[in-house]
Amino acid sequence: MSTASIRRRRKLEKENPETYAELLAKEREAAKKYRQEKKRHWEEGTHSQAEIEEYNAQKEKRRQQKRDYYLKSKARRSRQTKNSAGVNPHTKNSEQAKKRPKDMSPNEYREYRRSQKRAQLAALSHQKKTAIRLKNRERMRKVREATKLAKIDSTPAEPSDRVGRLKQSVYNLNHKFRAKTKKLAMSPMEYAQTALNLLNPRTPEKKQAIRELQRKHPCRFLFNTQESDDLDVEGELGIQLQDSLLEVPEAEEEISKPAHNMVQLFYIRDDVSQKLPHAHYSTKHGAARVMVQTIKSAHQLYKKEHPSLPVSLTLFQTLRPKNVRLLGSVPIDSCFCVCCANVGLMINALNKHLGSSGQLPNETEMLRFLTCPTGKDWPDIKCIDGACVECANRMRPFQIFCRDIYTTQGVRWKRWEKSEAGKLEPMEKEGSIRDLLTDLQIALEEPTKGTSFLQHLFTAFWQYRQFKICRSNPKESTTSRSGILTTQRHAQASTEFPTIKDMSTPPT
DNA sequence: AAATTTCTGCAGGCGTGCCC
DNA sequence: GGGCACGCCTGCAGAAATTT
Repeated sequence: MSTASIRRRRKLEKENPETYAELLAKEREAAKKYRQEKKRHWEEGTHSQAEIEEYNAQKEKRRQQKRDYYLKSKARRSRQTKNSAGVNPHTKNSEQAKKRPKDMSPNEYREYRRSQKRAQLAALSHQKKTAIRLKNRERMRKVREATKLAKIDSTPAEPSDRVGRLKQSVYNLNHKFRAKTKKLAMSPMEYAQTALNLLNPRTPEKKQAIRELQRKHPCRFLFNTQESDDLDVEGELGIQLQDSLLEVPEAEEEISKPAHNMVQLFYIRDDVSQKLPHAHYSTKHGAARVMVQTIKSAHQLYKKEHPSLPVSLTLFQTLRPKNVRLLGSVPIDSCFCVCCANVGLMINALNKHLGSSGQLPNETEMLRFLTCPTGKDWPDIKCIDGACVECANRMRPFQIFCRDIYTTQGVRWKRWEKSEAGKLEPMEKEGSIRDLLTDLQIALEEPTKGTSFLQHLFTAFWQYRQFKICRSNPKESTTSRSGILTTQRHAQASTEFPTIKDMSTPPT
């Protein structure tokens, strides 16, 4: 069927493609404007019950159309699949396909999905399977990147820090995009299409993110935003970006997805994850942390605490910040026993009050901090045992550090203790610096399973050192792992740690 | 066993092209 | 120019498969 209008258009398209393109662009713009106006009108105005019903009916109609289209295209796909896979159409599956999944019983649905998945997978070429896998992986990665970027934007930070992280994130996005397109060997047209798709704001999250980037980009006036009038063009075109321009006003920091932000904040709670003491595990995403419970139990706790902001397990695990490691990913040189955790928590509390007057080292450094200097990597065994008169008073270095804040009140700290139910839980404490130091002294000196904190640290240090030696000699260790390890242990123990046999207490 | 990946179904948003 | 239908892209939930 061909009307005069269509004929005119086809003629124009053929004879004058440029004018036709202009016409399409104009139509596109007008249609967009019309939709926006219609949407705005609906949102702003008040409506009678009849109008609302009509509106909802239209929406429902549209939904139905989509559903029909979906089923139509699915049928088309499945026909192709059956043909290519050589499946007989008069099978149980085809009988089942007539029934809508939502009308199926749970068992039928399970069986239906299984067969569908099998048929579809069987029909796909190897290349197609790989492409789909990569596509999905890329999709999920983008979701995570966008979530992370939104998080970075909404987290208050020092101006210079903020600029640095933002620039880094934008750089990462650009860099990764470039790498992908190169790998996919795109044609110029495909490249352009992909690049434009990135600026195609289909979801509120994307709209928000693009708005943010447009506002901060040095060439943002090219995006034709309403805010371009307020911009300092010289600053934009200049090499230097001013921090103040990159600052987001508080009102615009509004969190588009409260649940997502809540989940990310939940992950970095002390009872969900603990901060790793080693700076070398930190990444651009922040200081490394390790979860102290499984994703599943954390998700259950989250659901219990935030019933108004529900999040599925899938999304919950997707939202895990990159700097939060899983429970099973504790680095080999880290210890998360209660003993170390408590000392670490109290040192952190002290450091908050010490401020710029000098910071205490983290708990893994306590071995050297609390013992006499030896000029080697390890302290003298007398100092570990407390037999050295010079360093027998473990609290002396702390008292020197804290002499100016000794009487400070209202200090808060946490420590892991057994609750009434017998479960280890982080307990909040409050008092003066003096109280905190008393608590710290108990943590340092009170033996846990017969081992003081320093003895425990020393054992961990020794074991990690042995592990490093084994790792650096893989060939030897494969030939006679146990024999060599024993020899090394004896040799080193006799030369370096004469009284190491006294330290035979197993680590906690 | 837990964590992670892969997949499907579904719905919303939007661009596009056609018709009146 | 306004209205409409189609089709694509995307996000999300949930289940199953796979990996750790």
